[in-house]
Amino acid sequence: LKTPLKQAPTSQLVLTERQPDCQPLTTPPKPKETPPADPWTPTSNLKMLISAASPEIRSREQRRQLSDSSSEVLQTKHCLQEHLLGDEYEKSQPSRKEKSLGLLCHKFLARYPDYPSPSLKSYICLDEVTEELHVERRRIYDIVNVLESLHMVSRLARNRYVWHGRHNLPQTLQALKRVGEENKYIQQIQMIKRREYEHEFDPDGERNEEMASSFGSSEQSEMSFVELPGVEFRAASVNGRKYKSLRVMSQKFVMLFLVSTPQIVSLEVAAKILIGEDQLEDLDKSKFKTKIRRLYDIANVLSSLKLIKKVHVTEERGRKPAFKWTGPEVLPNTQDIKLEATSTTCSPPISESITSKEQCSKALFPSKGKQNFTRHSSLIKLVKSIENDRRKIQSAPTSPVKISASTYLFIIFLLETSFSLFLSQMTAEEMQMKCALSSPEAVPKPETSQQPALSQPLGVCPASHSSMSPVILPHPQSGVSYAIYLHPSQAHTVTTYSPGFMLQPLPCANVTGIKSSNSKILNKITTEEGDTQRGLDEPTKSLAAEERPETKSETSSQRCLKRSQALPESNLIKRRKSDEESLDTSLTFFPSGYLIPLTHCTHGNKAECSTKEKAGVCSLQHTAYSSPITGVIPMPASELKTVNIPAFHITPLNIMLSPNSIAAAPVLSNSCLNSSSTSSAPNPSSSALNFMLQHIGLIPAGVQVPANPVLQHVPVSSQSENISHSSGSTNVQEGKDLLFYSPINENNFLFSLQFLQPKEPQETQAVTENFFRTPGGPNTEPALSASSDGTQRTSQGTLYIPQRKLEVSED
DNA sequence: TCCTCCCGCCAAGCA
DNA sequence: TGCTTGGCGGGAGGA
Repeated sequence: LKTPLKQAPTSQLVLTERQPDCQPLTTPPKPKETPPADPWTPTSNLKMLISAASPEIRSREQRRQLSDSSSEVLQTKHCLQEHLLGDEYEKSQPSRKEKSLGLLCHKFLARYPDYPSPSLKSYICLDEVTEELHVERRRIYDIVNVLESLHMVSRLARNRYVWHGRHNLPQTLQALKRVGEENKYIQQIQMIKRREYEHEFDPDGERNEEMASSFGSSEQSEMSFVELPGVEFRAASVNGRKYKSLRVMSQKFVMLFLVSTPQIVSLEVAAKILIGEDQLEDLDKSKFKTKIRRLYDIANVLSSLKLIKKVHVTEERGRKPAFKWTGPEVLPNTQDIKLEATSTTCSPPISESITSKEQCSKALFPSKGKQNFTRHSSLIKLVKSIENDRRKIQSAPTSPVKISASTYLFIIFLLETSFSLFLSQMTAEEMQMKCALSSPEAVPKPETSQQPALSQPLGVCPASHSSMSPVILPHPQSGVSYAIYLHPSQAHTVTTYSPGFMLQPLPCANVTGIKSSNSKILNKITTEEGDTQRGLDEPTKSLAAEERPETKSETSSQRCLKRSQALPESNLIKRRKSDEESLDTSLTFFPSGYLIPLTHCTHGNKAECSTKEKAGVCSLQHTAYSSPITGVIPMPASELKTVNIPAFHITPLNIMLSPNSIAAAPVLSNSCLNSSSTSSAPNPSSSALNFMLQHIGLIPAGVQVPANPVLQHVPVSSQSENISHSSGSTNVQEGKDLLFYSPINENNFLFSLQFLQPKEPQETQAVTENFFRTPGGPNTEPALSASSDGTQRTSQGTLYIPQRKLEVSED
């Protein structure tokens, strides 16, 4: 017996079939007709049986519509099963993976162009498709339904659909996003997450009832299919099944991504929301399972469309399947789309700005993804460094101090974000140039108008930058100072300091957080927003901070502030404990910032350190891993475990400044300089510093700013006085250790100086939080506001890293 | 063991 | 009445 040759795995074929340029692929050539069957001998019979078992043969038979022969095939199949051993027969069948809906969808999509010519309508005949793809009709419906939900196809008549491709996608996504917002999906997600969390502690609680009531109380009404003007919806069974249709489910699923930040949706949450809407009373397991099944179906199709990508969200309760939005970013208003839609210069016609960017980007950078980093050698080093550090973290034993690993991830995130921003700037520049060269009208105007601060070519430092004034933040006790490079034109803006802002304990970490307004940035972080507010009663309170000028956390922090102001220093321990309690009951967030350099003067005051080492304080500086290239200090869980510094011990001094006006670097003071200058160890932060300064255009590309005490004797300007005042009332200058820097959005970066302020053994007192901000551009709004008692809050938003550790891993 | 999702039954609805 | 469409859940492959 000859085992039939197994079909080559179709997955690879299909994947290669689907070219990146998304050109329409021709229908695969019809397989050659087989020669007439051999005489009916036992051997030939067997051969025929084997070949008949292959789907290709079967489908061919179907195409020939020989009912008699197909019955023969069935018969022969049956005979085959008898003749062949069970295993061999199974092997002759395509594997489960080869029959997956995702693969089928790939095949399906490969038949049609992404952007079909409007003049040439492509029609889809289901019979043909089922025939050519050798699948059951049922499966095609699954695909078509999802495509219909995105208005990529529309039903024309029985058995007949029209292929629209991606022309309608931007409008559809926009509409879906709007509807999703209207339906308050964010709140629902938050609510579900909160209930999940509560359920952990109250497993016997009447979750379903609560859930049902909460959904019932929301103004959510049963939602129908979101249609687009001009795209007619002609579902076969319109009324009865419409609301359960895969189409509607698919749209809702997409909405969840579009309204979420980050755009990661777990299947569980999606299923609950979808169930919650239509079948409140039947929130049982089987319904849930069914929804999950359908979501997998939808997700497979959306994945084939490259709109989502499967990830895994790891949190305390385990690993959950989730999906991440990888489709085009949906702009908040339709204006941009209309603008883009009028552009006729790109081919295929671009009706979405993101697509136009992608197109131009593709043309500019044929390589994909991170390979773009090859454009900048320092990026390679940095990425390698990140990888190394990441490996260290991953190989470190799991520590109960979860925060440290998460903090590390956060740092890595910020680092990557920073470079993404850098790349995006470069890309924007080059894209414009390239587009201008190829098609002058295609220059994305909105980009330039939106990002004036970034319009300067990177690496080319305007002459005025040479006159930037470093401002020193002295730090006598630790022997560390920080230099802040201020652009003279904007230095005056750093005058908003008020000593009253100074004393700022950290009772609630969202006080110190920053939320990036850039959802793309947030995509990179592995958090689940929403379930972060353990201490808050209402899920809406976990929304962006700007929406709630007065929150519980704020009042609590204000109370703490007053309390701390009233307390003498000897009571700091007490206060810290209360802060700790406050954190325990609410959340532990991490200081946000881009950790550039540690000050390298830990050996500058050995006596102090030896005392502190007993308390496990100083060891952070000694043992923190430092990437030789970047100066990034990852903080592995194991390390922080020994250090034993809870996150709330780190209080940042946050200074929000425009990227074109400020940079920061550590400067060693005399005492520190002496020791550090004798040290042969290279300063790991210098490359990062220079990179950053070049990055934000403060220094020309070739110029290197030494991260050494050259700047330390620069007289403190009036602005810096204000800044150094920030330590006047209390203990800013006693702190040291960390300088954080993070891009907030295109126009703002955040610098935060973090001080670990040892007051007593085992004490790391963090007391200071201060913000300064310069106008970052036309779109920036006041990011900070001072309340009457001197506390400050980020009004722009808060990026909070929840204590609950969440990781997203891609398959 | 659990995740993933194929498979096909069968009912609703249409021509 | 036959066909199309699609909701649904069992159960098996795969990790």
